Amino acid sequence: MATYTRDELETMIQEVGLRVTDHRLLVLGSVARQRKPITVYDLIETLRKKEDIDQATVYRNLNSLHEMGLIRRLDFNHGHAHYELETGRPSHQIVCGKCETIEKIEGISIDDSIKKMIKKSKKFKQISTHSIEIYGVCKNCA
Amino acid sequence: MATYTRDELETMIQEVGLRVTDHRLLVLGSVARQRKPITVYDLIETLRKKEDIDQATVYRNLNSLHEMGLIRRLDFNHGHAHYELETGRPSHQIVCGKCETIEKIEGISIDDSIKKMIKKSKKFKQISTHSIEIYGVCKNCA
DNA sequence: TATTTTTTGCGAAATATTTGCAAGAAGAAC
DNA sequence: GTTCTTCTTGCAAATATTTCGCAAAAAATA
Repeated sequence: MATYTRDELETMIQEVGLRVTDHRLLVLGSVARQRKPITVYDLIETLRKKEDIDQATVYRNLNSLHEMGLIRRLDFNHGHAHYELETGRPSHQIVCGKCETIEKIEGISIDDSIKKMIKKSKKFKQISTHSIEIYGVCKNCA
Repeated sequence: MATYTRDELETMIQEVGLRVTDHRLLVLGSVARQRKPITVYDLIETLRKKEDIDQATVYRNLNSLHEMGLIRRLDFNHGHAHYELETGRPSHQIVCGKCETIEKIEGISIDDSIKKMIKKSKKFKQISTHSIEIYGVCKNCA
């Protein structure tokens, strides 16, 4: 989605109280750079082209970054997680139920409906941000 | 969600062109009976109290029933799938990002926004139904 | 620089799901 | 009902994804 300088990434990591390490910078920077949510598998592939980094390290960094709210985790029913930068803005995508096509849809807000849902909820008072996955069948598979 | 007679379940299965077997009836009936999406693990537990059924059989039936559109698969970022009956009506739930609490929210439509999103999409012409997972932190975890 | 805490690599383990294969059951045709 | 074909099942083993234990290395702090 966006490219950040090393300094900017460092600041992001410091602000949430995590230690700044080369590997953590790499993981965050790489997730931030994608236009679409990236799978852990692809992320590891991508990172390994440049750096020697263990898969456990990638998983651990994804978890810590997610826990501290810097990245967002999405599933899409594919049996493996996808990650994207947490922008604070909701994220909407349409997902093909047959192949693994994902399309990000921007510019349409459902914030009002979300507010209504939270009002209806008994277990949630508020949510920070939300993401929506709409499942369908893409043109190719149809 | 709802209880169906054996005959009704049989008809549902026949209409999508799958063979009617005791195990398939059990799986579909059990998924249909839940008020909330059920995990495969819980489903197997539940079924095994009454019947001798192999986990592979449960997985294969869930897959075939899902493929034929009788049940819906949901992930919630928990690392394992949940299933619910495919009603043709959209399904909305709020999910806690810390624990595994799920709350179904009924009665709020976002169909208009979904339509707008599909209009914006390049890869999808239409979708049959959709499900939305909103992530937040529940009162307990907050 | 010394100290404390976090992170990393490595291999192994845990979890979730799928698969190959032979035997058994369902549906269709006779 | 019998026969034939195709689908389904059980079982065990394989895959895929993610996590964990532990010792060594690096980051933040004093």
